[in-house]
Amino acid sequence: MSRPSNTPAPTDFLPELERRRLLKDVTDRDALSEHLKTGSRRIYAGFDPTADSLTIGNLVPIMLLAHAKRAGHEAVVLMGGGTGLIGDPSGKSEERKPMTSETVAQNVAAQRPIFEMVLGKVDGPDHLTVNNADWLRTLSYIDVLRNVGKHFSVNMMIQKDSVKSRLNDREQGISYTEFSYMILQAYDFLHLYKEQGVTVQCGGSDQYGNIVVGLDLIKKDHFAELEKAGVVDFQMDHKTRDDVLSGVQPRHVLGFVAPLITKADGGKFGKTESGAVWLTADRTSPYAYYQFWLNCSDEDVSTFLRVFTFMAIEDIESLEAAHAQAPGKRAAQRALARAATIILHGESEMLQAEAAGKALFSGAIASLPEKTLREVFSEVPSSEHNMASLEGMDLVELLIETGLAKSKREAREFIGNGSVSINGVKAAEGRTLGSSDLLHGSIIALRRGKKAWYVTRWG
RNA sequence: GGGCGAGUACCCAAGUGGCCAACGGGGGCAGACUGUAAAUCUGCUGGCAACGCCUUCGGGGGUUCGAAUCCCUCCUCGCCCA
Repeated sequence: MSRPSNTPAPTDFLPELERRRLLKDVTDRDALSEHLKTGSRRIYAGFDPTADSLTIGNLVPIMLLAHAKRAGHEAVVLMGGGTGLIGDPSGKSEERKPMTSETVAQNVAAQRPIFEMVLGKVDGPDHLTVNNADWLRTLSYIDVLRNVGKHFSVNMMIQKDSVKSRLNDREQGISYTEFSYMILQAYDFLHLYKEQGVTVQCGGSDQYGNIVVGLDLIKKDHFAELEKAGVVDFQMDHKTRDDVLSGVQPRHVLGFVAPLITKADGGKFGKTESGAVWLTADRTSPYAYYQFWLNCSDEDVSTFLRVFTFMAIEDIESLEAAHAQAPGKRAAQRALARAATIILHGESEMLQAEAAGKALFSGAIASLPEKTLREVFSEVPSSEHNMASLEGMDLVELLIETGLAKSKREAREFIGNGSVSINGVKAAEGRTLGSSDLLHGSIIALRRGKKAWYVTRWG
């Protein structure tokens, strides 16, 4: 499925995004369509290094970039190594503690492979990755205030939703540091526009405000330069000024955003029992990732197929028809889980995750050959134990050691509820363990509830 | 810098001297039902050697037989004034 990098003529992929429910707002729809049709463009989205991984929420802008790339444009990944030191107040209800620059740098490094994994597999021009620490860290405060800050009206800034909500929040407030964030992000766009020829920014809908501010800054900066060059005059009235701007300055600096992905039941998208769903295998295994998609609700699956896979719309529609016929089979969820896992982790990881799921949920663990068992349990948390302590060990103790229960009280409750099983067999109250419980001489598999597996290895 | 107000468990939020491990709601976990779903119902939701004991109500100190509740002080946040 690889095509040479000298791809066919770039196309306007906005209709495709719309079909996929991935387009919420565009700063100038007609201009952007025209812009995309008439050349290969550089399109960027920014990512905050708030953690050493990204979550599936971040997958949305990555998919936007992927669609851009498939349409023959150059995707630019902006890593916020500089802005990460400040903190984006958008969508945040409270002030964040600043991260050290070491942490930010580590996070940036840790996030990089995610983009390679997803975008690297997509057909189209190679994508670029840049880090705004490279230009933000060396900025002089005075220069910024003079050259950039002058273009920002505080009156405008406090009207932005991201800031306004915090200004109105009696509990939280906002620091000057976070208040300034939008200036830095706008500066990023200006920098990328001037230095790298980037003309389009995209992101999640929470970024719309920041994107517009960036466009505004580019426009004002451009005007300031024209003025310096004597092309226009500061005294010029507004009407003339606007005419000059629309004639000379590029109308082709644009932005668009995807809608916020929500679940039909109103719950937060991307959360599971065990927390957020991450995009790196060390935090969310391919198995867990596959399971997440498999478990999505009937109401959500058709949106998710459109947003998180590249599957053709017609194929999605026929899956929907099949699913409507026999919802219990969850054909749509299975297809989603497969496709989404391949996009992130690749096909062989997906197949392994799928096989593991089959084995774990059938519960028929004890009969599996040792090799299969080891493969399946490679996806499951495990720990090493001393064989000497096995004989007569209280199950309650082991549940706590393995973290399956938080306290003895809770452990007893689980066992009493019949929610704990050993090697797939339900455990009774007062159960103790012994060598007869060992599978293949060294493994005891615990399960709490339907999904929480844990492997203990004895030696 | 000054005045006022707020800080309770994962979140929201009662409680203003003993009846408080702390009402209620949300969330979470487990069970039943199911499709590894949704909805619904049930139980649990500080810990332990458990009819009792220990640690908790922003931090520290004090008053009292006894404090989440009263006093002092510090911290954080908000509102108003400068």
